[in-house]
Amino acid sequence: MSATTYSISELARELDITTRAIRFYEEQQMLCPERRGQERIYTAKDKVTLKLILRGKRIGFSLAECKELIELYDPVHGNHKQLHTFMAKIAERRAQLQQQLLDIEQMQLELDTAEERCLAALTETDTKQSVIS
Amino acid sequence: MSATTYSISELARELDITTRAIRFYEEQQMLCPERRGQERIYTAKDKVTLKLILRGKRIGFSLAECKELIELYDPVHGNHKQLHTFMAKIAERRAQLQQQLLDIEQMQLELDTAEERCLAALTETDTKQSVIS
DNA sequence: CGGCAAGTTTACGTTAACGTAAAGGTAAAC
DNA sequence: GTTTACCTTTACGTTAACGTAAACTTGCCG
Repeated sequence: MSATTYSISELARELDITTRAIRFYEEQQMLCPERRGQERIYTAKDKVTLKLILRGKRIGFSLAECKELIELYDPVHGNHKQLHTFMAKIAERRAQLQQQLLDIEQMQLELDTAEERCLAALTETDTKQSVIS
Repeated sequence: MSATTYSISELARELDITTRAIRFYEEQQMLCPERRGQERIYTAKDKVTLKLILRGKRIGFSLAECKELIELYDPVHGNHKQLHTFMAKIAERRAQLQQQLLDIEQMQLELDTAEERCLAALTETDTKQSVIS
């Protein structure tokens, strides 16, 4: 089981982030890759961690929150209380997403009518021009 | 039709933002309230504008984007091209929201199983204790 | 041996969206 | 008349999440 490893730039390419970002996450204690001399060697587990970070970010979590999330997956630190507080955070995000959906729907309704008025104004202009020409 | 007006702090209270934020939006040319001497006097239209800003922010737009959005509602600046480009932005947000929903669902699945494992570990402990006591 | 590609550390720069403090004007209330 | 409550402007401070640049090492290719 010769564990597959990655260099920092391999990971960066694959996950479509910069090496700077990866090093930054390490600075924030979210990663702790092995070293071969100076060089960082990443394992599949590190990759999973990075994916967790990226997904957390997509959802709208801060890096600090992503870090909490990662610790949940760490058997050493993952305790029951943390689990519940984090599920509360997720519920909060879901509610926020729900509100965002409503906001977007509302906005689309308004933009639809705005578009209609624009089109109406345009066709009116077109008609005038066709009358003139 | 004695138009109802608002002071800055009235608006702030009502919309649950700070007066600093309102003045900031004005600095960014998103508002231009009338004045009575030094004092800012806000109209219902200003309030609508502020609500647009807040909704835009909830959706995840930057203030710059919110400003574009507001200009769409301004008959002077609202042109057809802007309308379409902005509807594209909204579509983009919808796609992003969709991805966020997927991410959250995925995360909940994982947290659910994590919770199960936690609970299992806990009840196992409880059983041991009950055996001891 | 020269040079390039990829890695490293250190450290200052950047952007958005306000927060916060200083310093002061105005008007009603006590 | 002075305290209280709002209002004003000006301006520097803050936070997150990296970007960017400098200066250096290491390994391999030709």
